[in-house]
Amino acid sequence: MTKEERVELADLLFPNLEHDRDYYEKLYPERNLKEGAMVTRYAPSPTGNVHLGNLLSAFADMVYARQSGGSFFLRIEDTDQKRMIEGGIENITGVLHDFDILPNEGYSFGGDYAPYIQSERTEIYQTYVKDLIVQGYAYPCFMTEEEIEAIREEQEINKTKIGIYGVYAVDRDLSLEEVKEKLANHEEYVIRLKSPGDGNKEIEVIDCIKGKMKFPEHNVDTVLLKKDGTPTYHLAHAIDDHLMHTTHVIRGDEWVSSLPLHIQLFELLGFQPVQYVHIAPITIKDQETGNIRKISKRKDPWFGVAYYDENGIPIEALHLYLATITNTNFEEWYLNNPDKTIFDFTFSFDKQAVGGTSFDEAKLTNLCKTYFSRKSGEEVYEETLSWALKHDSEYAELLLGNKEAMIQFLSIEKDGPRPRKDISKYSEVKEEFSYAIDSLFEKEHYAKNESEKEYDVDLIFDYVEHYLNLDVDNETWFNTVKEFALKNGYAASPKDYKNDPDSYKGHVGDVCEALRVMITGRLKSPDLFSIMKILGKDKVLKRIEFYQNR
RNA sequence: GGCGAGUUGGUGAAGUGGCUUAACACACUGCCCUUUCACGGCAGCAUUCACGGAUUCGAAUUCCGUACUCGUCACCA
Repeated sequence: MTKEERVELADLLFPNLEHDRDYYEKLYPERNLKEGAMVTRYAPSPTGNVHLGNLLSAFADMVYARQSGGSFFLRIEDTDQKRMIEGGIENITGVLHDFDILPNEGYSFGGDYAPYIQSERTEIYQTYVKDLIVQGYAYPCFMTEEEIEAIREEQEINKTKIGIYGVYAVDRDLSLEEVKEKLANHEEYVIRLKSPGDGNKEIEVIDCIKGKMKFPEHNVDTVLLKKDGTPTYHLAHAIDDHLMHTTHVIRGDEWVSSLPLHIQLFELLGFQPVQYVHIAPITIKDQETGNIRKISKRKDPWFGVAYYDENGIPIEALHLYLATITNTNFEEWYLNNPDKTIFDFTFSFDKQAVGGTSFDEAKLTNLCKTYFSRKSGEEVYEETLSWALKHDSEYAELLLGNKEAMIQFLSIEKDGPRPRKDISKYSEVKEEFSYAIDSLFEKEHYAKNESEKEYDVDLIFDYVEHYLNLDVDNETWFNTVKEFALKNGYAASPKDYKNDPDSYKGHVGDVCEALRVMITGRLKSPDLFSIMKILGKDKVLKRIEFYQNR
């Protein structure tokens, strides 16, 4: 086809386009950002639930843009209307809010490069495709699905490269007359790239994480515009990221194999290339096979984003975990800088794992425990309350009704430099502090009693009634317990007992154990004296009665 | 099958030719502290970096081959 014929063809195919390329180039001018500022984007398609992998890449988008003084925007890739799910878009923005991974620009966030949703950009894509046709880099292809299928089967048998290229691209060199004829017959068509690539030549690609990679040049006539006139991912990516002036395309590494295509598209469209950052997927080692396998929603509940909310995993702790898998040196840095936040850390692409990153649940749990240990009792109370309000209204009410005492319980042994680490999730507070709220405690009625032993109720009752003084300090109190223990035939210290077990019934620890079980219903608890202080003598006595009548 | 990538302990991993008798963290085990638990302290936990070969005075680190794992090869993203 001559240039004139291509122009005619382009007009025939796209007669109603309002603008030309230049219009859009001017509409979306270069961003005015300082040197080194990164523009990143999270570009999900509303075809399913958001998972941890999505969150990880959005997190990376956010931190890189933020630390470099750039911009992080949200773009909705809804070009496949068939696969759209209801509420998919709201789900995406909702998750971003819930997890505090907020773009500063984009769909529902506003910005100068709108619309940030691909279904409203069809004209833009078509404008650029029209230009590609004029230049001889794209053409209408009338092949049917059956024809394409047949070619693929043949290619599979012959073990040649699969796809529409070279001799298989039968509509590549149709004459203008032939195209007109097919159009007149109302044959359906797609627009394909007329790839100028040579499969025998190599191109070198640099990825910010993976480094240099070599590929054969792209030479497949990939579909650019689908039958319905909407773009494929590849075309939309090139045009949008060019027009929106993305500097770094951060995405999952399932995309690396289409890199040669994307680079070719940028070239053909005359766009400045972008930097690619392919992040390794989150993987899981299967317990049974030992193989790395795909993450499955059923086997790996933590992969779904709802898991974190339902279990009450603090967002900040999750961020910490995402940061540790984003940069391998983050963990150590944070250990040495416990008072800093993720935004004080300088993330870099070369500290990002090249291979897959396994999800380490124990590590997340540990991060959570540290998180809770650093929060004051009051903070833990407030956060647990807002979690409970959403997930356990019954407990929320109890928390509301026992605010003061609850905060006191949650504050036990929090003061020192080495605070307790006993909670890892909001959902654990109820169980872990079941002794803190009377009605909860009474309801369970020692159901959770971990001890098989029978304790001497009379002994403990005697102690509480006649010796317990809650107005002293911890040390003084403990000395009186020792005295009491000794008076009743128990060693004042475990060491004394160890040295001479025959002269004693037990040691002071056994007395405490009995007291602890009667008061808290469990063998382990935070500092006993603090608990009793908060409860007050009356309640302590009541619990002993409870124990007796249990 | 083609193309691309990965392979270091129970786990996440550091490591870019000598400072590595392989960091750090989590987990686990033991001891200490101790009224329980948690915290904290100390100690233990890969003679070895998938396997084979090559380069080198020297290799987890470079090169080649093999195996395995992952990704991709749609009018899905």
